[in-house]
Order: sequence, then C-alpha cells, then structure tokens
Amino acid sequence: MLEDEYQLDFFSENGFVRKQCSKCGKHFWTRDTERATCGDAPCDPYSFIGEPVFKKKFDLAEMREYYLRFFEERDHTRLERYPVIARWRDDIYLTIASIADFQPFVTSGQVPPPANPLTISQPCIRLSDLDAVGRSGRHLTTFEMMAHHAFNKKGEEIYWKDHTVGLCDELFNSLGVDPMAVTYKEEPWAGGGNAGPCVEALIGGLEVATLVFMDLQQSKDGDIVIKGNNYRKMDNYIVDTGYGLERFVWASKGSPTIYDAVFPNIVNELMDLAGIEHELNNTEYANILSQNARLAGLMDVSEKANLFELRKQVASSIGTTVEKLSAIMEPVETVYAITDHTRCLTFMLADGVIPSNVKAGYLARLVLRRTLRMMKDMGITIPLSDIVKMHVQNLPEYPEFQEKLDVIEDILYHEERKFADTLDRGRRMIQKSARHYKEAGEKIPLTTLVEMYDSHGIPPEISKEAASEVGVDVDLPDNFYSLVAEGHSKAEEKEVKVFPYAERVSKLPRTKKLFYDEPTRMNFEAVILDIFDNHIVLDSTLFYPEGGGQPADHGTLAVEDIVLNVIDVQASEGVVVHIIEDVEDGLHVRKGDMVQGSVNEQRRMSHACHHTATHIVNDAARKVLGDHVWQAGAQKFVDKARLDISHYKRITQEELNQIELIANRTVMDNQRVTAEWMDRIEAEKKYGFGLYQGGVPPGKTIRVLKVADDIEACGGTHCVSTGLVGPIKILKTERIQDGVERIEYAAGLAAVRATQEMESYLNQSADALRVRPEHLPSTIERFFCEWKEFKKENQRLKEDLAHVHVTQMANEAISIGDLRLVAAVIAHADIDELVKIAGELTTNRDMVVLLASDSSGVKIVGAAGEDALKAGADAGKLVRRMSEVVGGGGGGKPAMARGGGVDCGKVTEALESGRNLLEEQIRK
RNA sequence: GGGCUCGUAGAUCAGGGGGAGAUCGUUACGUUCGCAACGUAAAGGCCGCGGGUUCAAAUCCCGCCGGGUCCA
Repeated sequence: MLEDEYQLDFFSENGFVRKQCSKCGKHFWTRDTERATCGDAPCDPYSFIGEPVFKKKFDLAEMREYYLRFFEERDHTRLERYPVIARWRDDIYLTIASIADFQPFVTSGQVPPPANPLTISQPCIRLSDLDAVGRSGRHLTTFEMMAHHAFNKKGEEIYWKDHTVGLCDELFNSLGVDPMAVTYKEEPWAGGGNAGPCVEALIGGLEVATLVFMDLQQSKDGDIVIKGNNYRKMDNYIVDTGYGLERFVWASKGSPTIYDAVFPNIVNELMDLAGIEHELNNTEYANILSQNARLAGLMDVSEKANLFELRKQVASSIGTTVEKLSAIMEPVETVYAITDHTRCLTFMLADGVIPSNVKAGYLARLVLRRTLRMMKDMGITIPLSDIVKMHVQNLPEYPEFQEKLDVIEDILYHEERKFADTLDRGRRMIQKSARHYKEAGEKIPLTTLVEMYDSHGIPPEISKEAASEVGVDVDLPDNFYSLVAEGHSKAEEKEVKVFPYAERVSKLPRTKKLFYDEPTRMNFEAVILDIFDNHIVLDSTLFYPEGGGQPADHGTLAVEDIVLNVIDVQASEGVVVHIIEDVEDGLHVRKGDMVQGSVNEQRRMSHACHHTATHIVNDAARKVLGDHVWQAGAQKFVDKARLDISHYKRITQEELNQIELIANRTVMDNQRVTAEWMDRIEAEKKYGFGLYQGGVPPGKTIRVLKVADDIEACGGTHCVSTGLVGPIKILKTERIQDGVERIEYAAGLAAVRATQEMESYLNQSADALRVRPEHLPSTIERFFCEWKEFKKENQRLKEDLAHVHVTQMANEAISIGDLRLVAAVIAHADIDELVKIAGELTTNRDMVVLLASDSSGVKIVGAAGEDALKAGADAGKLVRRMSEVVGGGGGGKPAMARGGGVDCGKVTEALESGRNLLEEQIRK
C-alpha cells in the first residue's frame, strides 16, 4: 500500500530505478543502476569529507541566500524566520522544525498560510542529542532548517510529491552535484499526531534533506497503521521539507567536521584559548578528525559503550591506541561542543528565553551550565559573554542579536556568578560529607551523590573531584543520570479540566457575545436555547465567561417574576453557559422563554479596570526593565490583579516606583482602548508574537486589543479609555520562580481602598507609638535599638540577681547524706533566672538544687553538682516527679533539668516530693 | 506542573524539645622598633515571619516569606 506512494512520475521520467538496500533492506531510488546500498549511514560511510559534493564552497549566509533565492525564483514567497522560542504555541517550548511555525492552526486548515507556497530558513533548537554534540562531528543543538512548504487542500492543490522531489533534484543539479551520487530513500514519517510518506535525500552518505508528504492524521478508526498507530487521510495535505543549512555548508566544504565548516573562526579562536593546535592543514591531524567523523556517522555516540567502540575503530584505522586517540580527541570534541552550545545560547537569549529553573528557561540554564563546565575543563577563562559576542558578530544576518547584546551580557554575567555560587556551596557540602565518611572509613554512598545533583545541582564529576581533595574515594557509575531519573519516576498525570457538558453544548449555535460591542451596557434581553442542571444557554449574552485570567461576570436572569442568580459563566467552543445558583423547587423556566439579563456592574467594572491595568503595567514593566520582559501569566480579581513577567533578576524598589509612575502616566494620557478582529497571520505580521503574551487563542481571527503602546490578542472586557482605569497602585512583588517575577497591583477604586488600607496600618502603628506617621521609621529604629539594649541589660541584671541569691541560698542548704540540698521557691523568677541560679550553685560539686517559681504557672528547675551525680542524684527524674505533682511534666539531663505545671498551690508539696526522691536516689 | 533541599553571630556552618555554639572575621590588650604570626579577652543572635502542640519550641506540626536545585 505504502509502496505505491513512492511510484512517482518524476522518478520514472528521469531514469530512476527503485532498489532495495543490500544492507538495511530499505527501498531507495537512484539513477545509478549499479548501486546496491541506500546511501544512508550506516550502510554507506561519509564520502564527502575531503571531497566536497558541490562545485563551490558556501558559508552559512551564502548558502541560506542561495537556497531562499532558488525557491523565490520558482514562485515561492520568502518568509522571515520565527523565534526559536515557540511563542505561538503552548505545547512546545522551542522551535524544533520549520513546520512548527505553522502548527497547529495552518496545518489543521483552520487558518490560511501566510503565503503559499513559501520558503523559509528557520533556526531550530533540539537538545535531544546533547551528548553527541562535538563527538559525532555532525550533531548540533542549533541548526537552521531551510524549507519549502506547500499547503494543499482538496481541489486547491499547489503542488505535491513529483514537483517537490523535482525541485529538490533541481537544487542539487544547480549546485553541481553529481546526479549519480544522489539517492532518495523511502522512510515513512510520523510525529506529533501526523504522518505520511517521506523520502530522504542523500549525497555522499549524508542526509541533506527530508521531504515529508504529510497527508495522514492520527485517528482511532483510521485504516492505515504506521508504527503501531492508526491514521486516516486528511482533507488538507502538506509538503513539509527540511534541508539542513549547516549540512549543506559542510557538504560544500568537505571539512572533517560540521563544526569546522559552520563556524571555523570561532572554533579556531577557542582552540587557541584552550591551547589546542587545531591545524586542519596538518594532514595527519585532519585525517584523525575525518576518520572519526566518518565512523561516528555510522553510530549513536551518545552512549558510552558506543563511544568506546568508535575510539577503538578509529584508533585501529590510523594505527594508534585508544588512550592516545582519546587524549587527542576529547579536548577537541569539548571545544566543538562549547562552540555549538554558545551559539545555541545566543539564539535562545536573543529571542528572549530567560534562564530559569522551569520550562524553556531551564533548558537555557542546562545548556549554559554544561558550557561553563566544559570551559572550565578546557581552561578557557574568558567570560561566557565574550564567546556569545563572537557569535553575534559572526551572524550579521541577525541584526536583532546586536541590539540585544547588552541584556544578553547582563544575563550571562548573572548566570555565571550564580553557578559559581552553587558550585562553591556544593563543594563545601560534599567535603563536609566526605569528612564524615572518611572518619567512618567508608566511601561516599551513591545516594549522597544523587542527592547532591538532584537537590543541589552539583554534577557528580565535581562531587568526585571535591571528595578526592579530602581524600575520599567515590564510585561513579555510568548510569548515574538514569539513577537520578529513577528517583523521579511516575510524575502523576494531572487531570485536564474539561467542561462536563461540552458534548451537549457543541450541538448548540455559538452565543452572540454582546459584551464586546457594548462594553458599558449591563442589561439585555435574550431567548433561552437550552436548560440543563442549573445551566442556561441563551442566543446572546452580556455575561462575560471566565477566560484570559478574567473571572466570570455575576448577575441575574429574570423571566417575568422569577429571578435567577448567575454565579458562574463558562464558555465551550463559542457557546456561553450561565450557571445558576440552586433554587429549592427548580428553575421554573423553559426553552424558548424570553429572559431579562442583568450583569453585576460593580464586579464587571472592577474586572475591566484590572484587566486594562494589566496591559498598562505589562507595557510599563517592559519600558523600565527591557524588551526581554514577557508576560508569563495573569489573573484579575475584584480587589486586585497580578501579572507574572519574565525577568532575570529581582525588581528593585526604584524600578517598581518607576513602573508605577509610567503606568499612571499612561492612565492620565487617557487614550482610547481599541479592539479589532483581525486575520491571525496578518496580525502576526503586523504586530509580531508579542500578541500572544497573554496566551495563544484558537481560531482564524483573533481580537487585537490596543491599550496605549501595548498590543495583544485579548478576549477580555476593558475600559473604553485608559483614563477610566483610575489610579494604579502596585502592592507587592514576589518571585514565583527563578526568572519570573509576580507584580500585584490594584486599579480604580480598589487602588484607593488598598491605599487607604496601607494608610490605616501606618496610622495604627503611629498611634500605638504616639508619633506622627512620618516619624515612624526613626522612632521604630530607636525602639528596636532600645529593646535590644534593655534585653541585654535584663540579662545582666538577672545574672547579678542570681549571684545574690546564690550566696544567700548556699548558706541555707540542708544536708542530706554527704550532699547539700537547696530547695526553694523564688517568687516572680522566670525559668532563665532559675537556670542561672541553679547552674551557679552546682559549681559546688556536692550540691543538689531544686528551685521553683510561680510566675505564670509553676516553673521548676533541678540541677546536680558532679559529686552529687556520682552519688546517684538525677535532676531529670527529680524534676519529672515534682512536675507531676503540680500537674505538668518535665525532664532533662541528670545534671540539669526543667519542668513545670499549672497548679500553683502545690509548689511546696512538689519540693517536698523532690527531696524525698533525692533521698531514695542517693541511698542506692 | 511535579519533586527534593536550605533560612542559627558580619561570613561559613554545627546543634535538632529542657543551659544558643564552633571556625574565620571585627575590636581591645599582650608580644614586636613596626608588620605578619601568636597569646588573652570582649563585642556581635526577634535561631526568616506568623500560627499551633507542650509545663517547656531554634528544635515537632501547619501556613507564609526568602533562597537553592532536579525533572517533564
């Protein structure tokens, strides 16, 4: 069945034959009738290294331009690249392919493509092969996927398989590729819920392009099975191609590794800094690298066993030992990886990823810390930002990088310091632990290493290093990271909140939303379309359903004299459902009834104020803190609202004041707030992805809201002009995650109330101290200092008092056996005083002291001198007995114990029983 | 989103229901022509904040605030 998919006219008309690979058994198309293998690794090794396959050498900029122009000349529209952080999607963090730019709405057919057909060179980031980067000679974390896409619909076909393969082949020809060297390998493709036939274009053992014909979508009852999943044909079918820009450049140069082809100058500079002689002119050296890349092309080197196997093969092919080879290769591979990782960071940071401990920010930090570790290993001591600067200069095609350089440097500076702090802390922790195990004569257990990494971020290698400094050995297993992963097993699936009546509601017509056209009207008439379980659906409504961080409107629905309270409003696929407060004997309204709706105006206006204020504060924050600020969430309430923004350090009080001032100035400018329904793609083109700060709304058209300088896709209700927001008062900031700051504020009357509340705190505090509010800071400062002094003085006095008591009480001691007992009640003394007195008295070795006081309950202290202890006295037991008498408990050490109870009347009795017990104790 | 950790003197940390400690740093004195080193002593603590349990909480429980970190 699938085989037919590949029987293209293009192949038959151009002398291609279909063959089966003698090694992997897969089918491929070639002009070379002699050919036996498919051309892909591992069936064919790289042959292009040292023998470029294009007639000319290209660098990145030249190759990208050549490709895009080639397709422009063949009726494709050139598109600007999208960011590497997928702002328009909520299912992935990073852009992983050019087609990701058009998912989900264009690929699903809901939204027309920005151009058709189109061509683009899309920077992508994939971190899945992190371990292979540098080692394999071909892996990169960041690459540009050059692509041409055609979005076809039934009856509206742009082009399909023949033309796609034809264009690809023509491109190769234009570059001077030997037609006999090109193979197209059949390799069905599936991913992200879609699938389809696909051919891989291979030259010289290198896969340079993948041509996917996406025409299937996953479906339970589909009749086509691929890799165990069922698929069915889609109405729209898409040409999804991917040409690796970096691989093209590599193929054009035939250099030993892709790294030497893509960013040779940075590789060379870092090699110098690491003290490595990276002389590709040296044939012996170049041969080692080439041989390594050739053989690495045949395997997955991210696994340690495979890497060792690779070393063995390369070593034997050039006649050396694995050890000698490793000594040469490891530093070189590390420098390659540093070069790659720093380019990845350049794209991430320039496109606005803020390093953090969650989400996309975590990925940035992962790469960043990996890079810092490798730099340390290589003895590269320049700041990370210097390397990133090299990349920015190396990529003049991206002028936006240059603009962001200041912020990038600042972020990197902060991150570098943070990591240094973490490592310092970790080193101390490990060494402490190591000393502990050294004393016990044991090795540091694996669980400790796992905890160090998992809870404190200390890489095991660093733990090992720090431990060996103390002289303790550590066993580091190969599967360390999978052991860590085990500890995290089975994260609980969170339940997705689904609207319970979605099915029933989906059969109803979409509700007409009156609140957009008439944001100030609060009363309306409508017809009931459906009623179920206290849920009412109308043909039109003024009630705003919960969404976009704005809570639902409340209010009433009335049919004649029946008035129903609306306590919640939800929307499901455009249908607004009003949820009614329980009424004892049923709702008494029917389908078809005409209702009078009335929205609670105060609630709505508070929400509107806070919603508009959110846009204003967001804009002010960006103006004060920088363009990297991005909304990460927001919620509005009646009395306040909050906004979460990405920012890489804490917001200072001055910055906060500045934000508040700018926000209020925007209010006073009193500009009109406008909303416009726009075509999604058109809006993206005009305003960029900043539109999606508040979330990505579905659908072909989106509501573009302009509040002063802030432009976002927003479905909320707003004030008609900024002036109506009223005052905006920032209440507090909070750091909810590393890299995400939460700003809480109130707007309108709520802001006035919040200010009044703050004022009342001030006034109450001032009243309590009998000063004017403006004197509070100095007065409180004085009070605090005095309080500390009094506390110290109090301490001293108690000690003095204890002295006085001591001399007096020592004289009053009674003899019990060889010991002396002091048993006394000291009125008004607190427990500390008793302890001091008892402590001092027992410097007399033969003394036993039992003291009690009756200030706020009974306090008891017992103590025994050294000789008394030897004689059998145990203050702990004495105090416990005495405390039981007064209805409490107590205990402590034989030398010193405390206790107490509630029954003040029995203090003397308690002392008596203490004395009796002591007599028993020393008799033994 | 899920998990793990930590907040004690200026710094680094120990203690982990019943007398708040160590090291470094600071200050003073001694030694020295002076410095370093050394010796002696002192100052320096809302034991993050708020509740709860208890006769008793730095210590146990709950909440909050502030850090750190791993994973998706």
